[in-house]
Amino acid sequence: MSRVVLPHTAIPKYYQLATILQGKIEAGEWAPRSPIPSERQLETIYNVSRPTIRQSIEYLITQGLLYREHGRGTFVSPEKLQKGLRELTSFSEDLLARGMRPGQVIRSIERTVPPDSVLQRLELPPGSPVTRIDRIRLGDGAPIGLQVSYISLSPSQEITVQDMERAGSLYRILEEKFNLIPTEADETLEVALANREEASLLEINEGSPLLLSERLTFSQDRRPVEFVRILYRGDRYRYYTRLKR
Amino acid sequence: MSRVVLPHTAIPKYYQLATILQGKIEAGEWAPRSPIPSERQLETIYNVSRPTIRQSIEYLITQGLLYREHGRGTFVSPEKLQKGLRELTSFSEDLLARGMRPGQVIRSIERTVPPDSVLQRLELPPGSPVTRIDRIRLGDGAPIGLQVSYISLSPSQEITVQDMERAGSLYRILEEKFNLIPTEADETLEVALANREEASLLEINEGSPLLLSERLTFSQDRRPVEFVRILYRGDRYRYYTRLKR
DNA sequence: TGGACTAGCTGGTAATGACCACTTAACCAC
DNA sequence: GTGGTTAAGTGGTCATTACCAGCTAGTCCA
Repeated sequence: MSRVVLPHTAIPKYYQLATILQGKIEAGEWAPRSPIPSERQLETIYNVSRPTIRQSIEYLITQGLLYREHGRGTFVSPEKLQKGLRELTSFSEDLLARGMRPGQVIRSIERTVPPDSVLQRLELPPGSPVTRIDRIRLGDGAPIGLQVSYISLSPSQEITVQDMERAGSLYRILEEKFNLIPTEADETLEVALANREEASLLEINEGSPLLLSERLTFSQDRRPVEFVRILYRGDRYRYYTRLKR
Repeated sequence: MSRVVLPHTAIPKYYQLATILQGKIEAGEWAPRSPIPSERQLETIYNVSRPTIRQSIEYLITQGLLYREHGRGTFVSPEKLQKGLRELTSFSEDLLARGMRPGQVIRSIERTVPPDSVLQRLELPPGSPVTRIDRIRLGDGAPIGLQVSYISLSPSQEITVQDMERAGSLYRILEEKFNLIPTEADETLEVALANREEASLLEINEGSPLLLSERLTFSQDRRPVEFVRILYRGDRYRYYTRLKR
């Protein structure tokens, strides 16, 4: 006989504990900047070993919920810092987090050979076709950005408008359909001025200032999967990030 | 007798091991995307226990040098991703990392009461004086940004032009003189247009596009210590960041 | 009164042992 | 050949035990 499968049914203890602690923090049971019980206390309270406790705490520290001071204790982060690092998110998640209603107009989905500069970034040989998605992004119904994505897929891997409408997010399609999980990305930001076409699509004047974002996204095996260029309306978009060291 | 002091003389094993591994990676001994020895192998090679091995590897993963795949192994990151997360750095460090020669013109250092919006961000009561430093930032000798810092210091804590010239970096002064270690920051970026004064100082035309960065920096105990506003010349500055999830 | 010491907290590092979950490739039966 | 099984490798989780290092408050002595 082989082993019973039951994958994922057993949630790791450290994760369960982290969830409990997170609950107490978010419920306000432990005030910001106040210490949580010491690791030895948590050991007896929850009847788990100290390494497990520490693993939970380290997880919550990376999430930005806690911080440690050697010799003093472990403390709850002030609320402003509890949002965690700037995370790799899709446009939809990003906008939702800002309290805006995301939307999009898909202008085209096609197989095409992109400029060489894009192929180099995607580490593909010259002449390779990729999937190109051209969209207008909406915030609360009004244009907020122009987005062009180049996705490194084989000819047999196809994305349809139906996929996009069903999943709602490109990243969900990549994960569920192709097992490509975006885990890391390089992003640059600079200012640009709207040309006539961009101005028209964004419903602003020609020459208006824009925020230009270029992002190269890597999957779980650290291969580039997507290069995306977004032109944001300067008057409707601010970029937010959290830095740590 | 009390204990012999010798603090810091013993570098942790996991850190020593991490340094060794990092050396091998940077020397090209292990190629990008190729697996490093398994944790059990490293255990015998270096004669340290597996938890310590894992701690070393986890450290190098946060640094962006390695990544793991469950059931397959631990791999060297492709070179492009080895630079690690966007880190909380001073302007000087930032520019050096870009291969430019940083410089500055200190326009003023003074004790003053800043606008209420700044005091709120610094979590100080209305009317509180703070230290304000107004600088022109130079890249390779030419203006690249206008920077105004508001630093939350008590009246007895003074920063002088001499301090600035000696230490070279505000963050070094905060660390060495006041034991305030910047560990985390919130930053927003948006576009702006140069007014007459800004244009003159940056040696550009009025109305030229600028990148506006506003940053609130927190010290090791998660209290706000500095609010800084930087106006970058749009034609000379790109913002770079690394995202993970 | 004031400063040094110290005890008892805190988190930080480390070794040992065990078992689970995932991946791969070799194997074997069909 | 094809397809399922299996074994051996990988990282992932967890308990136990021990000691080190930084911080703080109380104590004790000058």
